Amino acid sequence: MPNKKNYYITTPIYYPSDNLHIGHAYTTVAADCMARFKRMQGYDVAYLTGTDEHGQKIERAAREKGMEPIAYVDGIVANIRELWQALLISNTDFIRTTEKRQEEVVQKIFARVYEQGDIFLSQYEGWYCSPCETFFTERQLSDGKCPDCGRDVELLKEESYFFNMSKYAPRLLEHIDTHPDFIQPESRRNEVVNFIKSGLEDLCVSRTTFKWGIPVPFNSDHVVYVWFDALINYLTGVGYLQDEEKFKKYWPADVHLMAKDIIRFHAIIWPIMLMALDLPLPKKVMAHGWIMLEGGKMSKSKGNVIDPRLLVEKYGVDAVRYYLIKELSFGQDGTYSEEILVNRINADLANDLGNLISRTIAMIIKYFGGVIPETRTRAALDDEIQAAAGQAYSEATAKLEKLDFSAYLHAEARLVSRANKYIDETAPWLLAKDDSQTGRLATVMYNLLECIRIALILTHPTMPTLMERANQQLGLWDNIEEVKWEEAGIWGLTQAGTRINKGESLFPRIDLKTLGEEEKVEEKTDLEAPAAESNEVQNAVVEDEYISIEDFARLDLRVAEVIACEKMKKADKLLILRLKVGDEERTVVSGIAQHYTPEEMVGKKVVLLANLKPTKLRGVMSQGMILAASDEQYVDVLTVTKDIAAGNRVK
RNA sequence: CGCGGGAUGGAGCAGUUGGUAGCUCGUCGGGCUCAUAACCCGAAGGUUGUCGGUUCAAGUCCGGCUCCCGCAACCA
Repeated sequence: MPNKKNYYITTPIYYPSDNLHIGHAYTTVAADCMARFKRMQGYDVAYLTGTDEHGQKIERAAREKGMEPIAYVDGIVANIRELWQALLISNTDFIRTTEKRQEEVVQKIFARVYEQGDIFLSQYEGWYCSPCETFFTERQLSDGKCPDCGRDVELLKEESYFFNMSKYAPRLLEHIDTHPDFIQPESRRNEVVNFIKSGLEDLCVSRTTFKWGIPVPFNSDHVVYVWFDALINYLTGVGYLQDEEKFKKYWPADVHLMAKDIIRFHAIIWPIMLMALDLPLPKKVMAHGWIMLEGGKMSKSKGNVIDPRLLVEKYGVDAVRYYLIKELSFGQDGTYSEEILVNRINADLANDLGNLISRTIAMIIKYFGGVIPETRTRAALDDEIQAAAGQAYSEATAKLEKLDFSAYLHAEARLVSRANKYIDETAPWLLAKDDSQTGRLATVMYNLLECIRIALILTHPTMPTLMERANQQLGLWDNIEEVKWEEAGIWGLTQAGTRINKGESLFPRIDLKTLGEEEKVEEKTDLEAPAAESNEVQNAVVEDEYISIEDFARLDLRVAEVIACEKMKKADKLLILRLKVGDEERTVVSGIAQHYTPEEMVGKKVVLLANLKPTKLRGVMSQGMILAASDEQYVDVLTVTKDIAAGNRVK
């Protein structure tokens, strides 16, 4: 119908240089929660996610693996899509910037903005290191040399296209000022405003130093800067210049959701690009915090490998999504640890919600054989629980509208808690002993069922499979698909005569004590899974993963004695070591300053990789590398304990 | 002076436009037995990092300081 409301939400398109982690999962799950919420409210929702596949990093990573960039990226994109499937992400489109539709739109936009004079050709002046094929600003240089390789750099002028950002700065500031909700949360908004006020420079929007990108339409020496390319996906994804009807329907976007580190691109560059195109700005740009990894409190081997897919396998998609949505408070950072995750599941889902459903079902079966009779007797207390349900609904709705995900689930949790208390207050087990109280008992059961029905609707955007699983026992709905959000705001929708069946626990408690054992399983699968996969695909790859003894012999490892050591000035992590290796002396820079003082290094016999290509670090030439073991907490330099003279080979 | 975030009962966090400091977990005591060693009630525990300012009134606004943490530079 023409007046059906539309809603358009996006995540950033992710950079497929590596597989995604729990932070990406958070953004995508949060956006998904929103999309599902809006669908339940009857909106026609477009939910766009995807991948940002161009750029020098990708090109290099692919070359290193001897692959074409597109082939390299294809593999990672497939993983990403699988991850979103595992997390039940309900995106309506998945855009890759390497797709034809994107290239077309980007080129048309680039040409148009160029023609109207907002993009212009100018000189980019910078220090260029030709072996590294990279430009550096004056500040990036270390002692006037290339910060990557330490070689000389030359001052080059290169022609580049620039986007005239400063021209639109006043308009953008005014827009931010007159639309207080445009950038959320407020702290980010202030940050962005300050940044704009400090002055915007023209943005260099083309590159000539690499090829992996969208060619500038009228000058094939240049490719379009990745961010300029990437941001446009939000337009391409809803048919800009290609499907005007669709575009009119969804644009402007209701929300661009992202992590806080890329707020500037979305709140400054992107709106200015849209202004240049004379398009309306997105209604809201919302930056959430980061999920930090907690240091190894419970288990040492935690941390690095939080593949969200393994968590889903272990705890179930509903629980993982619930954790993510509940954990980060509005715009703030949160912490991840498996312990927190398990506690969350146990406390909120097993003890409170799961147990509420379980005990209610048990009572209805025990007292009424599974069907609540029609005779009812109300009591004053019932008004209270009904009010609590109404409040949970309105509060959850309000919080969700504001993208305050954690608070939304908190509102839902309060209803569950209130319902548990209601059981205590009404003591159904006492009512059951008194035949004259049957009507009262029936009412209590009915009210509990209503609370559960409402709670399940409220959690549905977060936990997409729960409603269905619970409904197999509760029989509240004929068709899950048709359940509307608004039904959570109405008391008394549960049909009389509904039959309740006993079933499996919806959220079994997780025993923390057995967690240790299970984690071993997790590590194993983590290590073995990729190997097994490639084994099936092609055997040759597996052989390549071994090196021969000859390969190893290429490493010239030597015993070296530290004869002097000092801290690198203006560097937190670097020590400059003077090493004696046989008759020779050399200087090695090592990033161990936070673990060793210069004094304690002197006299140590360490293991040196002697034939590593020398490189410059903070301006000091480092001739080799010393070996050290490390984990998240410690760094332990390998030393030789017997009296073996410096210069001897290590093998 | 690189950019940014934080400092609130034992732990992790909320605190909207300044007006009696809340939540989750944990601890202690009690209750209940329908339930997933769960659930319900009560209690203990905070001079809101520090100093100063604005105000009748500041966790909340302003300034200085201390300490922590991300990112980047510098982990060959």
